[in-house]
Amino acid sequence: MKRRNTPAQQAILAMLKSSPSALSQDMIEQQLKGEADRVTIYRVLNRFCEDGLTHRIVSDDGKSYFALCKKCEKHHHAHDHFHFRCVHCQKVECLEEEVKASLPAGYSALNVNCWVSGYCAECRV
Amino acid sequence: MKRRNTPAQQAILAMLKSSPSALSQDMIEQQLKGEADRVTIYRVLNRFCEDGLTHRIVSDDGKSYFALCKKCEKHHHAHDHFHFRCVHCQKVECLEEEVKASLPAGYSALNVNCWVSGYCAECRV
DNA sequence: CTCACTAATGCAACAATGTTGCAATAATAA
DNA sequence: TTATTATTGCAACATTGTTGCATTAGTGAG
Repeated sequence: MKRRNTPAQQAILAMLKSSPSALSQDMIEQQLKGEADRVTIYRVLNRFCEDGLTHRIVSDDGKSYFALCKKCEKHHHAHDHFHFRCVHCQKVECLEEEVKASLPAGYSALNVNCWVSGYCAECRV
Repeated sequence: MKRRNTPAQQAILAMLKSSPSALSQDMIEQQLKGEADRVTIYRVLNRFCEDGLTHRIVSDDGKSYFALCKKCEKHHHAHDHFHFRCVHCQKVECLEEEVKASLPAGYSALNVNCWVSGYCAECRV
């Protein structure tokens, strides 16, 4: 199945590229201001994940965030780093530090999803 | 506000105490088989969290899981350990290992939510 | 450039998780 | 036994996300 280059995809990709933080569907919808349907945004984001362009991180606020991670573009989809969510400004960032968890014997890991939430430097009290 | 001791709360607390893994609302509802309403289960679980009896962990399957953690009963609510979810049998476990993430300067952490999903020893292929 | 093919879109409807308002019920203390 | 009010059950709602289907519009071939 060949991909086509549509305005919605271009816009969303551009947003992800220029954003310093990971974005959720509702953030993208807000910024697009009716340029694309809610469902289209979800479908575009899922397609980006399928194609390995972005990775999805599920936050403890119940939403999925999407990011083009630098590391993921080099290696094959290595998003085993920590993520930070500011409870005040809602910013979501990929942290540098790698997650290193040791599992009990016989267990195998498919996916890692690690979050720290709190106040970022700008929002701290 | 004084708490009252109701059958629903007793049943849910007993389930959590006897369960080796963390439980979600739907798991509890299934096991209770109509003994308590869906909403009641949510309210009981939230109350347990407010009272520091349980801690809530939000999984990357989009659901909240609740556990009475041994460590949490001693210290004040230390649930900064890794959690494991088996993608096959759905079991959710608290792992021993503590999460150690270093944040950028000026950041402060309120909450940590770390998941590894994959196959547990029983379900591994 | 035109056309055919079909990926991508928009809309409506749905599913799952979770919360809130409100009247009825039932723990608890007096 | 009774009064107080925490707790419950039901209905309704909110949010996040997906699916079906008809329509639109990229894209490559001629």
